[in-house]
This record gives sequence, structure tokens and C-alpha cells, in this order.
Amino acid sequence: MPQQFWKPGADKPRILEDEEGGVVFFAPSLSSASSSSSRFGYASIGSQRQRLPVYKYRTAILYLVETHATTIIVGETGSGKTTQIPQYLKEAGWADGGRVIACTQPRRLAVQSVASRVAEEMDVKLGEEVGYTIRFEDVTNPAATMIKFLTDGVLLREIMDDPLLTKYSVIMVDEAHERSISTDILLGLLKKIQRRRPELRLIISSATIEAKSMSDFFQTSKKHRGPEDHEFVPRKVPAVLSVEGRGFNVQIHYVVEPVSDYVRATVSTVLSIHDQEPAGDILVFLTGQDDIDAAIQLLAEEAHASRKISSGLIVLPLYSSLPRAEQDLVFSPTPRGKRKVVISTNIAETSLTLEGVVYVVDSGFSKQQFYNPISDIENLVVAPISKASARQRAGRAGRVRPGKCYRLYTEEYFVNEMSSVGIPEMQRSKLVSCVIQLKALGIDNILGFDWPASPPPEAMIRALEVLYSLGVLDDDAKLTSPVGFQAAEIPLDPMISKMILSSNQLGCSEEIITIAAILSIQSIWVSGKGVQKELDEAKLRFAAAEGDHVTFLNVYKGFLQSGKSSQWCHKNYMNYQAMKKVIEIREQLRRTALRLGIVLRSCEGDILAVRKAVTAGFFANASRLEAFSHNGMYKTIRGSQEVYIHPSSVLFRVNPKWVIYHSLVSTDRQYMRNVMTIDPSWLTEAAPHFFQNLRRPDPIAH
DNA sequence: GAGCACTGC
Repeated sequence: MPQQFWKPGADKPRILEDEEGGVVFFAPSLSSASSSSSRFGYASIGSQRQRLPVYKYRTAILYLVETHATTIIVGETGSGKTTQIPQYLKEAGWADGGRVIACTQPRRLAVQSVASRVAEEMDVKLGEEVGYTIRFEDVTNPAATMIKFLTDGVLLREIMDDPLLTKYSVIMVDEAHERSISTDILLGLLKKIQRRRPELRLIISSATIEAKSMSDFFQTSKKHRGPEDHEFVPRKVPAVLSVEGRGFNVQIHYVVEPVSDYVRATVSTVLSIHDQEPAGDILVFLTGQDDIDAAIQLLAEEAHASRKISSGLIVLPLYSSLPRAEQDLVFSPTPRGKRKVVISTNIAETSLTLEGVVYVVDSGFSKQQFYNPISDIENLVVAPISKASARQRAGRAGRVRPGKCYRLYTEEYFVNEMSSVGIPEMQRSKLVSCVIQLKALGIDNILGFDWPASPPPEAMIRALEVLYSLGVLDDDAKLTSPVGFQAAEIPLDPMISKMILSSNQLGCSEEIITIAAILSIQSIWVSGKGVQKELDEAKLRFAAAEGDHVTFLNVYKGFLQSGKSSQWCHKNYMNYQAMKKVIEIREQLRRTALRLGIVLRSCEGDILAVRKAVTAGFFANASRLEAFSHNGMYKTIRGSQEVYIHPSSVLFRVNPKWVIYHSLVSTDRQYMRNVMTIDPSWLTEAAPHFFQNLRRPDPIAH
């Protein structure tokens, strides 16, 4: 039976139906919220909790959650919704009887910090009543945990073991407006689960007002509206509640004329803020390392010419591949009389929060990934941001006091041309991992799945083809046994999973999980700008004639022999943080492999076995050097695309006749990253059907 | 002889 926290007759909240009839709005009543608080256990803790904007909606939220299957909460940052709503639910009894309240986040750091904050507010030990689960860490106690924070990816994995998520009474999906692939899959699955579990309550929390489309998605068909008035059946029409934030006012400034060079415009805006505005740090949003370095260079030139600038400005770059020590500089307090200027990528939009920022300069652009399912190529391109991103960026100026945001685009452009929300990641990505996950969850009709945003059918079909060629799906597009089910268990790209599974028979699983771990992070080397020659020399110390994959094995061996030393990494131009991540992922893969019955075995230097295992996963990425090519041009076997070995590969300029690659990066040319030599006979050995079906006659003649 | 927005399992 649902909780009875609200007594009819006492402070009944007011409900406003909107014109379209579907959406319910709430007008908060301050007196009802404060008078009811003493009924619950934790009210004494805090005036601090009661000062949060979300507090006056406490009664309203609990009422809506009780009476509606889905409640959509639109709240700006600082409203307190993430930390408070799970506590309200617990206080109202939603965690009674061994049930659990879940709250998902897109990022691990957010999960950890929100969980420890809530544990502190409730005065309990983290990992008991309040716990969290992220990829490498499970800080929960199944016998005691009532409120559990987790990444949406982890909750997706939990659905594999418990398809109806039976232990949860309420699931709150936070930051749903970000529309990451895992959030979207999760929303689609939760809608299905809800049909089987009418008592399950969902809270979808989003920062943007695009609640209508989310509401439409969760609205089940109208013909079921009959029993809604019944006391204990939740309404199927989602409720929508809007909670204001607690940020300070941010004044928006637009340029009068469109700018042609946003790096130069950035620099002159920073200089005029420094010249005319009172103290306060500046946060600049540019697109990537190149832009950021260029802007810093220009500012350094200006500083050279002006004493005021050189003595007053501290200019710092910020992007994810920046070494940790340099990243940490942006968090150091600004000395008196100085002004900090942080020039950042999108990392400062959501992932990192800088205190003390009063001015934001927004270029209006960011780098975004796009996927073309026809050519099967992923592209990273500079693209205009959405209004939602622009608002998020501006909000970064109003955390400590009223601020200003300088947009390097016109108001006319913002109002009339900028799209309101970005394209969901689902619609601009490869879907191979997504499709295998849905298959593992028993979703047979992938093309008919009810998504919050449908991906292009071509991308789905492409993913199905890849999975079929890997032997993960059979002719009926069902997971094969055991390979398909095992591959779905491994939390990596299915091509890597297949490589790991094949290493079992080939007796080289120890080596292959090392390669898998290294391939699944961005790069193990330090960023090469300025130290290119030294980096190339360092690479040569580990280089293997067979290519990058075998080189990785040499690197990993060296790292272990050094005792996992950070100095050793530094000396060899290797990224220590990246190597620590490799160790972590490798350990997870080792445990997963053992669970799947893979025997962990080293091939003791039999590199042939390693290369065959890599080929078993990546045969579809084979390419051949064009005869008479003098510039290293290759053609892919599958699509006859013109490709080149990336200059970062140890095989650059070596140009062996047959190679397979891990991925393509596309700039002015298509470059193959992480390349390994093969014998073409291994291709037909690994995937006979795949190569027979190619249209090109006799593609792999010697 | 070139480039890596950001997450996540």
C-alpha cells in the first residue's frame, strides 16, 4: 500500500491543470510545508536544509509522487533537489520494508559527492543507510541501505540481473536533460518496467523546461485513464513541478555584430572585462586544446605589451587531457589584487565547478561527436551549442554573487536560430554497445523499441550487422550462446569483448585483457605538444615491429617492473593517471573474465596468439596498402575507403602490407589509430562468412 | 608528420 503522508483536509496543495490537459502544475504553499515538517524524523537537523528552495515544495513533491506514476521535476542548479528529495522520500516511508530509493547521476564524481553529503545531513555512516555504487566501487550494505546513489550505467547493469528492479520503490533519474545514451536507454527501460510494476514511482529531474516532451514520453495511452481517480492507483499522466534555483542573477551581454574569429573575440572580451569590471574571476568556454592554446598565446602577447595585464591576470588552461597537477591549479584561490582567467573546454560546463567565477565568456561553440551510419565514420566537429548549454554556461557566473555572461553571438541568433536542446547522444553515436545491451535485456524488437529519442534506423542496422559478424547475434538476431551472452557481460565495446573471449582458446588472456584495458582509455602517452621529439624517442624504447598493440604490452611490462612508479611514467612521457586507470580497468576485466569461465593464462611471449586474438575481434577493420602507393595509402577491405596510418602509431612510415586498426579518426584524411600487422589468411579464418559476403571479388588475394 | 569535447560500464 502506498504511503499516507498527506491527510485530506490538511494543507491540500493546489493543482493547476494546463490547457492541454495533460500536465499538472503545482502552486506551492509555504505554510503547509513548514507545518508538516515536524512530523518527520530529520527536521531538527536543519535550518540549512529548510533554506533550500526545494524545501517549500516538500509536501507537493511527496503528494505528486504518491499519486502519479511519474513525476517530472524541473529545477535549476542549487535548488537542492538531488540531496533533499531522496531524504523526503525516505522520511515519508518509501524505504520501509526493505525497499530502496535510488537516485542516478550521469557522472561518478557527482554520485560520490552527493552520497557523502546526504549521509552527513542524515548523520549516518556512508555505506549504511545511505550508500553509493559506481563502476569500481560499491559502498552499500544490502541489509541496511535505504537511499542509494548510482551512475545510470550501473543501474543499467543491475537491470541485467534483476529486470524489474524489484528492490527499488522510487527511482529518481537526475540530470535527464543531458540525454546521455545510458540515460536514454534507462528511461526507455523504466517505462517498460513501470507497465509491469504499477507501484514503482519514477522521478525524472531535468534542468531545462523541455519537460513537455519527457512528459509525453511517459504518458501511457489515454484509454487507461479510467481508474485514475481511484484513491490508490497512481495517475498515469506525469506530473510536472518546477522548482527555482538559488543561483544569483546573471546579466547577459550579446555582441552587436556576429564575430568572425571567436578566439580573438574571446581575448578582447577578457581584456575589456579586466579593464572595466570590478574584481572577480573569468571563465571562458572554447572548443578544444587548439583554441585554448591560441587564446593563451594571444593573451601572453598582450601581457608582454601591458604592465596592467601582466601583473593582474593569471591565465590558466583547462581540459581533460591536461596533466592532473596543471588541472588542479584552476582550483587554487586567486591572490588578492589578481584576477584568474580559466580558459576551458566543456569540462567546466558540467563536470567541474569553479568557485569565485563572476564573469563568463561563451564562444557559443563546443566539439561534438557525430556518427555517419552510411560511411560508418565518427567525426568530432566544432558545432554551435544549444540554448540549454548556453544557459548552463551563463549560470556558472552566478554561484557566489551576481555575475555577467558575455555571449560572442548576437541576441537575434540566440533567440531565432539557436536550437533549444542539443541532439541526444543516441542520435549521433555508434550503437553497437547499446544494441548488445538491449539484446541482453531480452528486448527482441530493437527497431521498435520505445525511445525518448529514436536513433537513425541505419545506425541500428549497422550495429546489428557488426554484432552478427562477430557471432554475437544469430540469424534471428538473438544473442548466441555462449559467445553472445558472455560478450554482453563484459563492460566494453563488443569488438573488444570478442577479442577477450577468443583469447581463451588461444591461451593469451592475460596479455589480451591488458591490451583491452589500454584500448579503452584515450591515450597512455602525455600530450605531445612541445615535447614531440622526446615522446617519439620514448615510444621507440617500447616499439614492437608487430605494431601498437604489442607495444602496449611492452609498456605495461615496464610499468609493472618499475613498481607502478609515477617517476618512471614521467621519464617515459607516459600519463601516470592513465596508467592507474588501466590497472583499475584491467582488474575489473580480470574479475569479469573469471566469472565467465575464462582461464587467465599468459602466452609467455607467443605474440602470434595475441595477434590472432586481436584479429578475432577486429577483422572488420582490416586494410591493405595500395600497390604502388608512395604516400602510405591503404584501402579498407570492407568499404574500400582510403585510409592512412596515424603519425602517432609505431607503424607510421613502416607501412606493412596488411594491417588491422582499432579506430579511425577523421580530419582532412582518415587516419587509422592503433595499428597491428596481420597475415591476411587470419581474416578468413576468424570470420569466413564476413569475407565471403563482401562484394569485392577476391578481396584478400595475396 | 598529426591531434584528443565529455562521460560511462
